[in-house]
Amino acid sequence: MIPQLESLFTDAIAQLKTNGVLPPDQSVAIKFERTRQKEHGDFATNVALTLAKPAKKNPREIAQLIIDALGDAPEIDKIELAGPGFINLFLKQDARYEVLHRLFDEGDQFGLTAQNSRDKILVEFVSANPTGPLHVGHGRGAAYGDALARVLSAAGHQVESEYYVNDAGRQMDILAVSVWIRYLQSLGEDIALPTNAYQGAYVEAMGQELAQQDSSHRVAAAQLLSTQQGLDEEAAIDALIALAKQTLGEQGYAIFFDKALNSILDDIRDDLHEFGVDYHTWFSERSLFDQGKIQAAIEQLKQSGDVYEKGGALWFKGTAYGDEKDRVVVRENGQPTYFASDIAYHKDKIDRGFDLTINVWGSDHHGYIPRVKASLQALGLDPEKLKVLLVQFAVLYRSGEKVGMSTRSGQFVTLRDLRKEIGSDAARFFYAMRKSEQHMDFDLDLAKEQSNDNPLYYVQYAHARICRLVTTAQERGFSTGNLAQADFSQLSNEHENTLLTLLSRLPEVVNKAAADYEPHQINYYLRDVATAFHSYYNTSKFLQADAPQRDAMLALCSAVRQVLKNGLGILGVSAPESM
RNA sequence: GCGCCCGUAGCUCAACUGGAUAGAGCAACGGCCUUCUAAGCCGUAGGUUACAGGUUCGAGUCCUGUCGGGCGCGCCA
Repeated sequence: MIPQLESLFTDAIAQLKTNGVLPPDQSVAIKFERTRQKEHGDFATNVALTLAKPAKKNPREIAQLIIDALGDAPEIDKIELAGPGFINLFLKQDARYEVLHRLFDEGDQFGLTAQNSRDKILVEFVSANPTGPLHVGHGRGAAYGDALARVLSAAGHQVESEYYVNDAGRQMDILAVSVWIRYLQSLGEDIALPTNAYQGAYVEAMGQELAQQDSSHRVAAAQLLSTQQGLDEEAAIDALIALAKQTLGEQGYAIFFDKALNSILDDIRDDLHEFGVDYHTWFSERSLFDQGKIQAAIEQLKQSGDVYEKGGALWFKGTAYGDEKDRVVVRENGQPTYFASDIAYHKDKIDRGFDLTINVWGSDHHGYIPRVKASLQALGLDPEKLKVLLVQFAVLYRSGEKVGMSTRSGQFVTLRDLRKEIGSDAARFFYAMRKSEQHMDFDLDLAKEQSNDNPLYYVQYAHARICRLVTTAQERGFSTGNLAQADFSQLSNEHENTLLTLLSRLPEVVNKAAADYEPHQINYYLRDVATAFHSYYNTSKFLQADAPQRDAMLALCSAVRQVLKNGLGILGVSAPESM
């Protein structure tokens, strides 16, 4: 509908330019909006208001000139000039039924087949370190990232999703050593787990399991303690790591490291799968080392003169590309930094041919954006191909008190626990309902208590109600097989028109949600549809003797059901047939 | 100290990127089930959009400042 209106108005304005009424060199963006109130018609445009200044004319006068210049449009019933210069358009009643034809025609595809640029887009999200189970903070990133990927796909892009596995680096070594200590403990060694090691019960479980399988990696506690003397906490744990690597040997160490990595990664993969999140690719950081991609990237930066040596370390000249300071890429001890991996990783993403790579990051990483973009630029890649979307932290409250979320301390609520309590659907809907950059208070008690008041159930209930309605109709012997052929002109009351308008908006809502990277717009839209339906339901008697009337109403209901189903699908939430 | 994000009803959040009278859900109050799902509907009450200026036909939205909250400023990841 909107494209037709746009060309109609473009023609009219072109005509006014030719006639010298409007300045010919003035470019105008004609924007149509859905009206908030029905007295303002179905669509409105403020184009006359924006033209007022350059044309040096009264906006109402311009609006009238445009209206007079408009050609015929079969769908438009009337056009009104309103307020300071808005042009309001009222649809003919017949035009409202078009959406029903489309819905019956397109079914599950309605709203999901926008013809956009078909950009290849990679959405990377969660990417939590595999050092422990996902907690509720990761849940927000998961729900947002996955819904975003689905929305972009619904809007017509080619989308892939990816989890970046940080399987290299010190945190993983600390984890491996934590497992080793637990292993030694369960073999009877008298040694305490350092407070800065991973404390979670899952670490203990892994240590015990390995102890039962093979006790040959036992080392006397006294030997461990002797390496710790006089060192501060962080240095002590590094000494432990060195000791473990030395005494266990490469293969022995790998037993603990791989046990930790694989079981945690399996757990995360499982967890996300049950949450409705399945990735196209799990990208290993170690693979960048193994394939020499990190060295290659650093080499390229050397060639281009964007790195230099200082204090024995290798520095990237980020300041030349807008970063606030230069950053170390290779440490004095020869180890590449995490940033070095990230340079290679982001280069690799773009090399894989994506037009756009989206990173969903926790807001605490915002300071990291300039250096990654700077590195892309230094490598001769377009930094615009990287879009970082920040998700604010969800601050957890239980019994009115903040709940910590540190993985090392083991004090956190897991995503799995949350799902158990309120269900995946409710958790996803709740998370995705918030704009990502909005701070979010997550009250666990409330989430449990209110699980029945969760807006999700309101939407799902509308869907289930319609399913039941159709079933009941069949039980009473009414045919429901040919609703697409119903006489839609039976639908004309206020409730019905409201619903028809809402249904026709789905494709626009999907497009806009995708363009804004804001899946929450779908949540609010669905709630509006459900509200309109519940209201309609309460004032209507559907299963009546008058066949044309009955069929038309059932057709509308079934169209509503389709829209709810398609919309919930974009959010990764189920549309149950009964509740 | 510098940088990024945020501040909207008692609480949790929307508001079509500058549009017309700022809207929902919880919580509160009053109604609606002999009927196709009451996990629902209808109504009442609740606001100086943190504060002060500015930009213009028009500001919750843009610019400046102040106050308040979150996060960041490692040869950690």
